[in-house]
Amino acid sequence: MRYNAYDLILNHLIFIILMKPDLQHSIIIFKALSEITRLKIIWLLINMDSKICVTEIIEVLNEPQYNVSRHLRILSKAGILDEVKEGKWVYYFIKSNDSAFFQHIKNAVGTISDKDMTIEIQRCKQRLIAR
Amino acid sequence: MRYNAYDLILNHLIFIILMKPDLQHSIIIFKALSEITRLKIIWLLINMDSKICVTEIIEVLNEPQYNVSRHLRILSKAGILDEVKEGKWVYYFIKSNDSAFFQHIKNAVGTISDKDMTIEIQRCKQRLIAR
DNA sequence: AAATCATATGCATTATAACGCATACGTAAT
DNA sequence: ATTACGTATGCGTTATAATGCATATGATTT
Repeated sequence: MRYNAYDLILNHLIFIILMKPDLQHSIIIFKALSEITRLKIIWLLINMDSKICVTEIIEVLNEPQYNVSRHLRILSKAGILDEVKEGKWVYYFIKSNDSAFFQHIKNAVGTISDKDMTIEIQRCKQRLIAR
Repeated sequence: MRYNAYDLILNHLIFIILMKPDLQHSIIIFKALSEITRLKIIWLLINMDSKICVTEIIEVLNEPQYNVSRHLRILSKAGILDEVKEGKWVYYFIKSNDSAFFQHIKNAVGTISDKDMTIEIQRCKQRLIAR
């Protein structure tokens, strides 16, 4: 069977509508976002650069390496982040996820104020220039 | 009605807070939603009836009274729910909140599947008829 | 091959959250 | 005034999550 453009778009829309997370998965996502370091990481990925590696987060957030690493793992396991290895660096980025649930969550995080992030923003800018 | 300087500053602060939550407040909301009983309560308020009292939730969720009461308190303190006393009943409902953040969160919760709520939906329907 | 850098993880400790029970408080009915 | 009903909360216990440290793994450089 062949699909035309209309079918493909329709199927995609149906897919988005049908992708309804269950309660347990929603809880995992809410829990992942309810910790300051993890929420700051997501904030940075949404507002500063779409792809950050562990060392950069350590510097920007001034958090111990093992904590950053573990928080990234939690975000990955929750399906929020994805990772890609480049040489000795591991870059993390927000996983592309078409579900309506995830879109709304991303929108929500996008509205969070930057008032508690001034130092982090500054450090992040410097770090990005130094790349 | 006339406003004095204090009111104006207060309103402005409330406006800012409402429009752009800071990280801490966002975390409180995410944390409030990352527990099964609390998320079920919100789910019911969004999908079944906009106003539910404690006894009804106890029956529908089959949870002990003291737990329901405490979870409702947490949701209230997070600014998600508001309450109104009617006789000996206390009704809880989703607080009207114009912030973009909260709108997105409500939209997200609205997309959560009902597949883990079949028994609760049934019990809730019966309860609502019996009102 | 050894040293260095980036990242991950096991284990013990500490902090936070949820639960169960008992009980208190407020309102309405008798 | 007493009883019954609906709701809230203090306190101790249990469960879950976050942290710190040490160390392991994997890749790059020398």
